[in-house]
Amino acid sequence: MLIRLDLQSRLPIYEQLKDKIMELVMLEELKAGDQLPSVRTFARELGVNPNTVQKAYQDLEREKVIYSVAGRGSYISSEINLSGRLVSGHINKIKQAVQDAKACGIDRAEVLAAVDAVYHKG
Amino acid sequence: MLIRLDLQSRLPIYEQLKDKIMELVMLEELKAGDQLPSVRTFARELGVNPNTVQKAYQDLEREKVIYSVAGRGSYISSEINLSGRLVSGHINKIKQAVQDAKACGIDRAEVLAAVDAVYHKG
DNA sequence: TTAATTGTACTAGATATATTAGTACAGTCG
DNA sequence: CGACTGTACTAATATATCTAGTACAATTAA
Repeated sequence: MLIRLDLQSRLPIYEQLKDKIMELVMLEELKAGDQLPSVRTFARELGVNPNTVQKAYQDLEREKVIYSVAGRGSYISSEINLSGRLVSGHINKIKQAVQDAKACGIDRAEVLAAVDAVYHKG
Repeated sequence: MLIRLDLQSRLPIYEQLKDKIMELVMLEELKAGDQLPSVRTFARELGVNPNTVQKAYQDLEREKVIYSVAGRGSYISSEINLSGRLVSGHINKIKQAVQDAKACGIDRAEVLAAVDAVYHKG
């Protein structure tokens, strides 16, 4: 799994890891039933402590994104609608950012230009 | 000054304070030459430590948003184009959020709908 | 001049969170 | 059995944030 973490970020590593996994699920690079690396393997791969990976897995399991079986491993969950929740999360972040911008007097056109800049080039 | 801080936020208090002041400048509720509350007064008003306000003021001065004179007080700077920088800051935040959303497969239409939701209602 | 206020610069301690390190135990599988 | 898995701990460390307190020079007004 090709995942890059920013160890300097204000966002905790386990949060970044959660986000990355969620993203891979959304992109269908990880599908229901797919096995995730073991906490120890993944930690070695990422250069962090196993506990950090474990924390990410624990959170994701509580959020029903993955499920874990002792002795077997951790797998992408199939039951729930992941995309719905993830989409709304991202949409909410966008709304918050737009809200702040609007509060500062930035007009709609400028925001739309920014959106298109992302969708056309980046 | 009516400023509300979220003491539980992951964002440091001094960062929140900086953002709020920047916002007031943008909205022209604070104009060039206006005096800010003293670090001690402001701290009392906000219910935080004077050092926290000082840190915000220090940062803002380094960023040329305000200037301070020992014995007199702190004032909104007039020299530079504040709006330009602030706008680009907000636009960048929006771009980042949109970038993440796009990476998760959220399409342009959905993002535009979110933007309009803010500009029409909120 | 004097007193009060201002910004500034420190040090020290408290607190919270994230991360690392290490151990231990039980379940699974070949 | 042996090697792997997840899980659950405890402890230590690092870092950032915030608080608390002191001190000093500049400014202003009485």
